[in-house]
Amino acid sequence: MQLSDAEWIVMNLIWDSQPTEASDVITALGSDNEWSDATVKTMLHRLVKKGALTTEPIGKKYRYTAAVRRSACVRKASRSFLNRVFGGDAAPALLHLVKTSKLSDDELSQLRELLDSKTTNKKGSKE
Amino acid sequence: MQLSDAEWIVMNLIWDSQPTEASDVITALGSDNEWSDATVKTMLHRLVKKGALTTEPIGKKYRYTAAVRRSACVRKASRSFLNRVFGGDAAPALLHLVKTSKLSDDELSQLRELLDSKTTNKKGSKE
DNA sequence: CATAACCGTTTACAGACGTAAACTGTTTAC
DNA sequence: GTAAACAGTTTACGTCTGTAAACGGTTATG
Repeated sequence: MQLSDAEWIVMNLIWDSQPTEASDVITALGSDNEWSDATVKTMLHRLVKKGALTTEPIGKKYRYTAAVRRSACVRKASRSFLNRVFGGDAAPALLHLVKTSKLSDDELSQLRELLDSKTTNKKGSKE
Repeated sequence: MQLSDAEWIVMNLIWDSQPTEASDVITALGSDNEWSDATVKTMLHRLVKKGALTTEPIGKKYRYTAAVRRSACVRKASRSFLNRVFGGDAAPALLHLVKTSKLSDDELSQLRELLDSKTTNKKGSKE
């Protein structure tokens, strides 16, 4: 599932509060975004058509639910980003991101832990 | 400077071996990519038009040189990626990338160092 | 010199995107 | 019940993308 910029905005919103009705999405995006109702409707429609959302009829209206998992889209987008910008090489990307990001101490230690957990498993194992 | 997928491919190549002539780019991309000559020419032309490349006439031919720094494009693309996928929040992005990437011990320790350098400087600095 | 090969420029074209109006059927409010 | 409000569907349209052919000038070659 390849999402465009605008589609990510919509999907992020829906992932955060599923299931949603169009009106909710419209108000949420309208204030954030200055999109007209029509624009939001188009987005929703396209997302349904492309299989990123499903609709469930609730009486006359519909309820929108994500049909793709966010994690899958994130994975896909990340891979695409890495390939595009860093030739698929994660390490330089990470170095770059870490360098250019503000990170709280808490986040830093979380990251450190994660790194440790990735490293330590090399000591005892022999592949 | 906003580069498309295909444009990144071309630009990466040029950044790696500047200045370059069209023929070099064509052969390099042709074998990698199955792009026809015409396609590569179009890309080059568009990149010149959009200001990402400059051409310098060498006799009858041209030599292409990047007019934008790779680092700037990387920064821009990274920001865009972060916004799109992680709502601009770097930490989750980093956690995700670290989790899903294979990293050598060497890379891991590089990262760890970087994290350390970011943490320690919080104590004295007032930003 | 005529022709082929090469290189840069123009033109082409379908599909994706951002943006949104118009249309249609339904619900609600007067 | 008639008009206004709402929800979903169709249609629109300019730009960007990927992909490439066609065109025109230059150089090399027979």
